[in-house]
Amino acid sequence: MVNTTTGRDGPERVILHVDMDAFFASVEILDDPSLRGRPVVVGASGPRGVVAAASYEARAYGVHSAMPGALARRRCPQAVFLAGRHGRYREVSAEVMAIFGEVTPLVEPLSLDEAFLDVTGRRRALGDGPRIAAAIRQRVLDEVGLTCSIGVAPNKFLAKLATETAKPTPTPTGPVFGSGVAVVRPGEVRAFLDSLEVGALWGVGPKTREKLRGLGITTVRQLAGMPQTALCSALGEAAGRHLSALAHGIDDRPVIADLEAKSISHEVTFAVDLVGRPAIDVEIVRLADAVAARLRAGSNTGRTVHLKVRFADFDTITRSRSLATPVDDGLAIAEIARNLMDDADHLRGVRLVGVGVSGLAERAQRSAQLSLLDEPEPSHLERVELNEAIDAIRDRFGLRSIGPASLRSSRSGRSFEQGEQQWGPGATGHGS
DNA sequence: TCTGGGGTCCTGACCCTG
DNA sequence: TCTGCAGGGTCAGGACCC
Repeated sequence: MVNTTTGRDGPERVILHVDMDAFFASVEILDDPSLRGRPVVVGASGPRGVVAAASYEARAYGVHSAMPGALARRRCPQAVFLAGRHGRYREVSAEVMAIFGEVTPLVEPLSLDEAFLDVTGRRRALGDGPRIAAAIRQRVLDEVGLTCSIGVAPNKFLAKLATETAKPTPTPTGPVFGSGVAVVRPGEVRAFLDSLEVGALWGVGPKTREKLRGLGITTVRQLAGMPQTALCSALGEAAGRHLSALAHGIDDRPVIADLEAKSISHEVTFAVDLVGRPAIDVEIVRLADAVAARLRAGSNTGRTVHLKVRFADFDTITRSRSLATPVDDGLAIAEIARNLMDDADHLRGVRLVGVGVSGLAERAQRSAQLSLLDEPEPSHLERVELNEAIDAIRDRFGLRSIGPASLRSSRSGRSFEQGEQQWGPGATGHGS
């Protein structure tokens, strides 16, 4: 039985999923009109870069996000390749999100270029879902100068799927737009889902698709006919229940504004594999410093430190350690990450290093923090004061104005300078 | 083709505790 | 005191998403 309502007894919800069209590439074209009509690829810089976003002109040549840069250049050598300006994308994203916020307070950003909006309570004032969607689309075009696609449905999952059908069609001469708004009405859910392959479902990637194929399931229609117990035994309890619900169009997740992050991490892939601890340790200090700065900027601390290492053969390991006392200090995080690195065989050549923290909690006021220590050690007090000073200097003079002394003379195979990675601190998501 | 960066969630193994 | 068991926390890794 199909249940497309949200709350088991609640009214029919109206959820919008808004997705900017080829966001990063579109921002570049907006700022440089000479790029209009040309294939534009953002990202794919450096020997190991991948595509972050491609304009519809580039997509017509088979270029898409996450594609290795070398392949993108082969497929579309005439494309304009740009490194990307994440700060600018954040600015434009803020303008777009502000428009959403004027429509409804229930806005849940998924990334810089995507968000869910719950407009259930706005229908009396603004009209039905499709009308609200069309109005948002027009405002984004008029006020920001960019196009977006919008899915309208009774829940998040269906709205997101609907957006895909609203997307422009890529051609060598540019995107061919439809209405830009696709609607899945409650009575149309079954027919809509039956037309899809299982890979369209949220949570079905290559591995799960392969497992399902082993069960003889390639379409959502077939999935819906499969008993949930059989799915659970094949895919695990959580995934089985999740996919069974989605196959029936059921998704009760609410739209949540102000979702809090659960972890903060930074990682870097080196242009040339690193060999030897000194070079690796320098990168760990750099990454830990960036993570700590973001923790403090958000008045957070973290209780578990994570280290990620990818070796030359692409084998990837993760190590973590939970602490009795949460940290927000770069040197402390670096020390733990370096200890975790002791386990790893760095002589294999290291392609990527990542440092992160999870178990985030709001940092207590400094006075309260210090009062917890019976007799705070001088070195601890000095570190707290030092971090405050560093943050103040960076606020005023920029990220690279000050940093750990061990980074001053470092020269490694890093792809990017700190703070100018393609997708620097705070970055999430791709252009679509 | 040769695979980025920043996240979330889930599972299973292992250990500790009551 | 010993044993078995259940539950919870930690850790490592897989899969997935944008």
